[in-house]
Amino acid sequence: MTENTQQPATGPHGVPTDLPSRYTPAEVEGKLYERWVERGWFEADAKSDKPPYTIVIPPPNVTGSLHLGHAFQHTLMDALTRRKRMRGYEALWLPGMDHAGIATQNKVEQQLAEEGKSRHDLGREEFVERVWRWKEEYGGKILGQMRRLGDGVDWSRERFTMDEGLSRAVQTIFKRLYEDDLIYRAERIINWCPRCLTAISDIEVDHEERDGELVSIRYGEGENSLVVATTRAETMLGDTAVAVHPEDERYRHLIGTEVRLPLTDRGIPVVADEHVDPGFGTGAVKVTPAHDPNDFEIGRRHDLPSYTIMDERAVITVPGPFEGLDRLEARSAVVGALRSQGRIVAEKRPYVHAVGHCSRCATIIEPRLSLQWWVRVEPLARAAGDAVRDGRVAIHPPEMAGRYFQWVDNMHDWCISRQLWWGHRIPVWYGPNGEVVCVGPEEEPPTGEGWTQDTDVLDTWFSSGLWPFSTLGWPEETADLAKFYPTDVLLTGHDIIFFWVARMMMFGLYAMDGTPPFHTIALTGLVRDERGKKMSKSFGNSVDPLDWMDAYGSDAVRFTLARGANPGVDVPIGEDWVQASRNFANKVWNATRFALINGATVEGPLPAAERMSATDRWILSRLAAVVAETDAHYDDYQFAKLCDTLFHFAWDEVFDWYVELSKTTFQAGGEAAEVSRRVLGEVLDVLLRLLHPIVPFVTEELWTTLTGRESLVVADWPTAGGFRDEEAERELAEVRRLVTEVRRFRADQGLQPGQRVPSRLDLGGTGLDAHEEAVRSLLRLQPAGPDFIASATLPVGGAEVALDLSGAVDTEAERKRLTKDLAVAEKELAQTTAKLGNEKFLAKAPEPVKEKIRARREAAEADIARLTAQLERLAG
RNA sequence: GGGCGCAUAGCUCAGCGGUAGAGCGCUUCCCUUACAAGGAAGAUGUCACAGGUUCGAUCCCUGUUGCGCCCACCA
Repeated sequence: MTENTQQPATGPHGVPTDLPSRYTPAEVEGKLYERWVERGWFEADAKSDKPPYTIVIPPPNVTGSLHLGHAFQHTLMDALTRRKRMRGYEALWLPGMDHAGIATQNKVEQQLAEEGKSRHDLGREEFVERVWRWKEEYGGKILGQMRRLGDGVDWSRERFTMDEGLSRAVQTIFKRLYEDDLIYRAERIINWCPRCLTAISDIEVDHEERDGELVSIRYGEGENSLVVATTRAETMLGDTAVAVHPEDERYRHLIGTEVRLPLTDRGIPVVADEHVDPGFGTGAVKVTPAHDPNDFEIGRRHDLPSYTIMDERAVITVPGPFEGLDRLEARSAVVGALRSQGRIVAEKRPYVHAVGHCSRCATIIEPRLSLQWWVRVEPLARAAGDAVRDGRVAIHPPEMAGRYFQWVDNMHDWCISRQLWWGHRIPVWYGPNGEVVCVGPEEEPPTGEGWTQDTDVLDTWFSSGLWPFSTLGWPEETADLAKFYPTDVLLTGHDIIFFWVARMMMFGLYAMDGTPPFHTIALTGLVRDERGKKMSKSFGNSVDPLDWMDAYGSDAVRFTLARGANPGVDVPIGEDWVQASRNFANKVWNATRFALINGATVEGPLPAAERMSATDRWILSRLAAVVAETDAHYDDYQFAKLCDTLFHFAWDEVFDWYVELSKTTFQAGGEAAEVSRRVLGEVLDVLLRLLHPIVPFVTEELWTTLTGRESLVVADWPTAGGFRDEEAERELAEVRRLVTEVRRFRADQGLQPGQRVPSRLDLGGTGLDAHEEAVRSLLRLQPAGPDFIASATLPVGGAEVALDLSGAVDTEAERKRLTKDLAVAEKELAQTTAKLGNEKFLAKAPEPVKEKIRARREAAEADIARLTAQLERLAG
């Protein structure tokens, strides 16, 4: 409470209206959120008759806490579901978290490392136990952050990807895919991380341009020699061939012969393969089938043997001088040895080429021959692509669809097995005689001597891909699944289109008989700092949303994020932005406070149009337009625009003009005041409803006070198409113009804004007589006394304002202003006249455009006449 | 090597065929009885460059330059 609090103590409903003059988020947010949850308003009812509206949350990783990017997406999803709930939908926003296999395991391993231990010291079971404890701790933090943000999620349906139910879903679909021959086990070259000690999929590899060294090595002797180039010289220890193009004249004589592999005593064949580009390098390629995906394919085509030359940690295992060396040490050692034998014919360094790194730990990937489980992607990805192509699923913004197609149309088979402990264990058992049995969730695994379960776990994205239906109870035919699948909108960052979105599409279409998991994919940008830089912990510019929520309130953070949300575009955000939003919340607070003090009400029907002033009709007309605009922006996922619309309507029109104009009315009292009280109540009622999905806390607090009703969460969304009155809109535009022009004159004359000035106000011919009191009040114009002497007279439209400035007219300032305005008007006249004199323009321009130009010319002519007259008066 | 996007006020971004917009910042004045987290007034842009289409281009087309981003098994 502050001392400038106003009476009366109670408003129209006996509700206290002595709101403090500042909005203090901390005093209302926690209390309101708890109430919303207690009342169960976020809990969806699968048995409801209402149409469903479903969004599943992109489950955050349990590895940490929510960052601004999460807060951003959560705000948008919350706004969508809150609005739909208000519109009468059975709205479900389903929360949960992802176990994030490799990421979480790495975190816990780091923790162990600080204790000087490794996971192997604990053993698998104890280690997994430890990860669960980690999940409890960090998961709890995330849930707390979501509550602070005001996320209206259905906590009764909270899910975790390692829940029993979700694990059953994983097993079920694994078995189904296996039986459909869409999951298979095969030995292939995979991306191996020598630090994480697991295979990873193609998208988990980041390619970075790095400086390397390209060395050219002579294989074989004399006439029978050729030169190959490589950046990974150590792999030559595993070479089993040299390949050349079959048409390449230079090497035709060598095809089918053997060359001696340096540093070893092996002879390797020269094979002909179409894959080799004769124009690149020397046109001859060394072939290492066990350590390079291309070479593996060549090896397959030519039935070449594969020699694995490194262990899991990328240490050379080939007996000899290089044994025991790390791959990078081996690289220079091999090059050194070759050089001393005179076999290096050329070296190029630095040689810039793309090197794959583990996206989790940045270690350089080592391609490695390995037996893994795979998803046969082609049929699934084709279906996923078709669903978007034929319009069953829309991508917002549409430009992003290109990226989606680029991926689903070119996807390679997906390596899904991981040599980790944290995750869904592969439901396959191996028998003593090489039997392989895939075990479904309701089945008993085979028992008996020699049977063992596969020790690997599944890629974490395997279970996330099931999220839209596994969370609703699939494979059981639950009421939730029937009611809430398919979901409506999938809202997420464009950075996980491949990781997650495409996988959900593939699995959703497959598991749910061709029904895509959502009809709209709304892609957001990434949150960046105020200078457009990526936020990252290592860069020191990342922000904990809690800090800003503490300082400015959740609504301020939410409004800032939503206001920056242009579809698919990155969102820069700085603390200044949040302050501005905080100021907006405070402004809304104080406007409502003003309304309460003046007895604004929402009771009873709106007064008939005849009883309302033009000012009342104007604001209601604008309100109706804003409702329609807001709906349109929501339907198009244009959050930035809808925030902007509401911000400017509220501040520029309602607060700066309607409220200011109504002060005179309230002061005068009587029926007009009675009518305006109802209108002001209506405007705020609707405005608060419109703002609620974005800024739920402050609007809830104000609306319940204003209306005496229970909650905005379950209130109705305003319906568009109400009151429109263009005549009133024009009239008020005139009033605003009049006031603004006189204010400008006052400011030019150096008058203080509050200074009262004796004046004569002649509104004759403007039709604005009804606004005289309001205009006088806004302009601080005192009625002219008997000794009134006009020291300045200015015409505005059809009105004339004469002011007594006690003789102290600054004619120089006035002359400057008028001259400048005159120049502008003359330029305008010249432009429009030129246009209207252009025959081609007259012939081709559409009528509304011509009409506009004519109007502009008329306005310019009028301005010139007026300004010229004023200047003359000034001179004379 | 492919694909995509962006260049608009000091900063971050909207606009996208008919007089250049917002927020923040900036200047001047004001604690006017909702709000100084506020009010009033104001300044600021060859809309990257060069061509083209058009009666008219910041907006469409082509090219140039400069930045991003995504994808990629060319040794």
